[in-house]
Amino acid sequence: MCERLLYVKGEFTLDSSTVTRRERRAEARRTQILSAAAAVFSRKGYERATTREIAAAADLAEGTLYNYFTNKRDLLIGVAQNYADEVTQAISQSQAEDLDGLVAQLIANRFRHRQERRLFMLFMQEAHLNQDVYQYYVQEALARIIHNTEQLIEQAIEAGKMRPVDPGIAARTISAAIMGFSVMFEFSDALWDGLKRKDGHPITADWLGEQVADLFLHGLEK
Amino acid sequence: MCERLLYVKGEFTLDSSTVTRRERRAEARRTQILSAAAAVFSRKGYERATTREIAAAADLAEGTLYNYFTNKRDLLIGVAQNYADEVTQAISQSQAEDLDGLVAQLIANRFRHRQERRLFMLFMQEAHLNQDVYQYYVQEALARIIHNTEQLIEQAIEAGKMRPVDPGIAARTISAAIMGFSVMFEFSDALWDGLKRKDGHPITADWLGEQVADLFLHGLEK
Amino acid sequence: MCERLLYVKGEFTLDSSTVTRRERRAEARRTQILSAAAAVFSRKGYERATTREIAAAADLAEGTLYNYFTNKRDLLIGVAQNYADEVTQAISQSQAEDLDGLVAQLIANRFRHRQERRLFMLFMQEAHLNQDVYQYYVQEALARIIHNTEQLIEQAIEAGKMRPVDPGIAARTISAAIMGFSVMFEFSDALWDGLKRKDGHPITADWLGEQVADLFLHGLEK
Amino acid sequence: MCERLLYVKGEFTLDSSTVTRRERRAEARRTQILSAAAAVFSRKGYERATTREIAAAADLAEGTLYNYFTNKRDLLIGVAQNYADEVTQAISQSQAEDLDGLVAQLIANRFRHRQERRLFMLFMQEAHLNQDVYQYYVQEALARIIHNTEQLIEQAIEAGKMRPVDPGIAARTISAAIMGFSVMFEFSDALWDGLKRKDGHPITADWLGEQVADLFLHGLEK
DNA sequence: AATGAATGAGACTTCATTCAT
DNA sequence: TATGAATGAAGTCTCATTCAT
Repeated sequence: MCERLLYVKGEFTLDSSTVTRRERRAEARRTQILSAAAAVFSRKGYERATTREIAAAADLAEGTLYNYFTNKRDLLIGVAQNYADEVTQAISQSQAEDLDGLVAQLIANRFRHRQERRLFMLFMQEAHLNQDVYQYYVQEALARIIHNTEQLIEQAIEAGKMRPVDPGIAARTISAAIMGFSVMFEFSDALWDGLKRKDGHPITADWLGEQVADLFLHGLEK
Repeated sequence: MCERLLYVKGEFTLDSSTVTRRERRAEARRTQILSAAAAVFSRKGYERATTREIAAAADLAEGTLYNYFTNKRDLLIGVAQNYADEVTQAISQSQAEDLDGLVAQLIANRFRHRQERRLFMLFMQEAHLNQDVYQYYVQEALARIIHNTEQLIEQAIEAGKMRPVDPGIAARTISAAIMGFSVMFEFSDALWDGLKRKDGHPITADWLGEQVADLFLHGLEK
Repeated sequence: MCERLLYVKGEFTLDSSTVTRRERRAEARRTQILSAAAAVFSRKGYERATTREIAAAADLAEGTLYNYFTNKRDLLIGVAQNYADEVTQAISQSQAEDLDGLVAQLIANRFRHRQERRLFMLFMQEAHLNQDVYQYYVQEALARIIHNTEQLIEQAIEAGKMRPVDPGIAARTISAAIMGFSVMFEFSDALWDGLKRKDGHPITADWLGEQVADLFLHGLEK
Repeated sequence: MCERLLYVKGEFTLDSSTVTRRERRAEARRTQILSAAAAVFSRKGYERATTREIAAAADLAEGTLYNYFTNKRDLLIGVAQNYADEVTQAISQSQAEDLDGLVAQLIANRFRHRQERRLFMLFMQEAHLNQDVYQYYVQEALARIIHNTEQLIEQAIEAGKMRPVDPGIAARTISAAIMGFSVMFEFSDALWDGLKRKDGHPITADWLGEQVADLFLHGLEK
């Protein structure tokens, strides 16, 4: 196998990039497959999604999937893991200056895209039936989101910006509202039809965020 | 078909009351089947539920299901319809005296049972793929719940009990939170673990309802 | 379900033959399928036999096989069980008067048909990989054959017809020879080609039986 | 292909000895692969053995197998050929002085190792479906063993050591017993359990050989 | 109307073989 | 020549639906 012997910087060496190139290729394939799987799963749900369709979406033969994932369920786990990673990363990067910004950001940042919202619902369903999805998605991602929100609220209370509500309840209520909105957004036509602004302006995401943030900050009562 | 031929009062006759009895019988069968289907669907999801399992749960043969429903999907639609009816009925009966009671009731009354929560999630998933489920569940039930909540809030505002928030936004936010909680309850272990009461008492549903109602009424801000 | 109500011998009764007929039908199907499976397995071996081919041989749809057997392996077990039953039955019925007849019968009666010989080899192969085949075929059938032969030899020794050889060894040697012959018969062309009778007569099964019996009875040595 | 260009004694040259070395190398590879294939085939059978597993056992990549053998079946033929060669060689070297030794050697020398016994059964199965296996194994090896045994018996008869039995029958009966024993050995537990020595000593291969030889030499009859 | 055996389309998965590197 | 990722044909098995009883 002489191809691997390279004369680099004055000495012969075993070209490490050979290994790396293959590894990079494999990693690219995994990503390619998971991306296709995420798309099909979010569109069809787990059971209705077929490996044939996922393979087609990834522009690969069906058998190739099984060089990277042991079975269909493993694909779902992979998607869940990927997604949990993204969420975790997004959390660690988020920074909010003031209270309004904090709540608005919480409302706005989660489940922004249709695929994310669909996957959220998918994982919720599958978590019952799959230990790994439960672990990777619910425990790692959702629990982390809630915990993170809880800490932000605690800090706000300590800083005297919020009244001393129970941070656990508050964090869970806000998270629940976000999750619920993400479900509702999927059915915009029916569930948002009745909504109208008093000032007659069209409804925008920003206005929505403001309104909800206002509600959570100041409450309903006069 | 011997049921039609009755020996009554000394002569054979085509009993006209048979039709009515048969109709009642048929209605009872439908109910029996839908109840079984709801149980199995909520436990397994639509695709994983098998007609065999539903038939077994209904204590009937598989073939019998097809005397009352044209196919498996029709069963789901039936369950959605049934459920939408129940929700509608529940709404029309609900009455709340004061503001605290209103919010607490909203929080507490929806998705109280595991099966309801699961069916909610199921319908959400299936609504994408099924026009009928969308219509019967999302449009008829969910939209009605939101609309109803909106009206209650409007009345509270008019009565001067609430500050003049946008009732549409408020109703949807509360509904979203309820939906989100119903999802969260399914994953109690992981998502409720961190929660602790300051006074050290154990967490109860009532306390939770109070806390969330307080949050929605008075807001986060000091 | 009025069809089941029969007026028999002066009273109404739940027709028990309804159950029986169905059971008979089911038993017939099992037999039909096992017969087809035995034929295909003996021709192709376990792995090369396809459920499609077995179903075709049984003149049934592929799916129907699975109403009677849980999987392909279960079919093999069924065939092995069936075969073991036959062998056991055959043993319990066999009777031999004198020593020559005994040995000749042992030689002649086992593995007479091609399918039996093939199945014997098949079970031998599969017994390594399948606990059930091992149990049903090797333990129940083969061990029983050997044990039975051992007893016949013991009786012959006690009756003074045989010299006091070890009955266990003798029974196993004869059984081994029978097994070996059954394998050889499969390759008649190559392995029997060289064989010629001194008297020029053609080779027959009877002559063969006689010769082998003579060998086992009187030995090689002068 | 850098292997062909050699820098020898001051100049680049197409080394003519390379061909020989390459041939030796290729032969070594073939042996290495066949050895691995024999091991895997004997353990799993032909169909259940995978090229992946054979390649792993040979410490090579799957693709490499196809540089030396055209397909999986060709591997089986190679193993059969190899084995037939070994048998032929073993026969030509075997020498027995007296009658007891002859029979004992026949009994003892074939199928001594588990792998040999398994391969024997494998080839028997596959010979039906594969002309080449039939030719190489059955015709070349088995027929040769029988023929060789036949000759030895003929010599013994001519030398007056054996009574004038039919040598063809005798050779085939002994061979059949050996084959049968080789099958039985695979199922030692069930088929050897009942066996006990009168003198109470444990059962050994030597004692077994003696007993069987005695049986074949002196027969059963008193 | 009730039954449940029969059906066969279609799903997931394996694996011998090819081929670019 | 060696590699192993890619391929896709083919296998087993499930399950919604039909239909004779």
